[in-house]
Amino acid sequence: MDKAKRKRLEARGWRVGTASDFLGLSAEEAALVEMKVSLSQALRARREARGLSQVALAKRLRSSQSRVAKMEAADQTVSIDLLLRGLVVLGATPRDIARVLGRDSGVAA
Amino acid sequence: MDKAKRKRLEARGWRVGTASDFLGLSAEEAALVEMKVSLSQALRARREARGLSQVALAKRLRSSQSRVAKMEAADQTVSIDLLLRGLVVLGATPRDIARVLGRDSGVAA
DNA sequence: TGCAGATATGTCAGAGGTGACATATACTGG
DNA sequence: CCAGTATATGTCACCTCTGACATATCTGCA
Repeated sequence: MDKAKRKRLEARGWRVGTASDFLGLSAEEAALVEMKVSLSQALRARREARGLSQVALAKRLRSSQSRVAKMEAADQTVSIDLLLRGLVVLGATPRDIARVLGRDSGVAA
Repeated sequence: MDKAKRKRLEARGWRVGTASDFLGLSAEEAALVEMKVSLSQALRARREARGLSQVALAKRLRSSQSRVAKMEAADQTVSIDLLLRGLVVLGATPRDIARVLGRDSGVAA
């Protein structure tokens, strides 16, 4: 990782470091991050499947393009609540969301 | 509903009224409320299954008994994020949570 | 009855998430 | 090349959620 990127990440509250530092993530934090990543991936997939731009989705959510981008990036400043609202606006039912959470996000724990 | 209760509810942001007013709940709002109720029920079930008091759970969550009570009541002031944190602290995995969301909460939509 | 433990409800100051804006980067057709 | 469209990133004022406290209700027990 280059120094500029590392600095940006740290400025946003991420702890950046070696693999053992990452293991410092408690099991609880890891589970929450895993869910957040799964939901953000599902959001992007649903939006693209409908041929909507981030601007179009933002409009339906009464939000902004930049927030949608952060949602899909599972940004630190985005809550799981907001991701769920996004999915629901795209037509996802609670069962659809359950399916998303039941699947593996592909991100190593 | 007596007037005092109605006033308290309205002060907290609930729209109180006739059945047709309730039908004004959009499908999106309904889906989110359904998930919230499912999660709050699962939280209480898990806590009780472990023989923990609300005070004991609050301690693990670094929160307070009153907030835990509101979580289990699916109070308006409680986010889904917080419910998920509670479940995870009680040992629920993302898959456990998926199972909870996949089930019917028993609350009419 | 009175006490102790558990849960419910109301309130509020402070922490953290949100929408909006500015700006940057990337891709595409002309 | 460049204009147009889509997405990414940084920042900030505003508003919601949160923890904590006070208090109320309920149950079981001595």
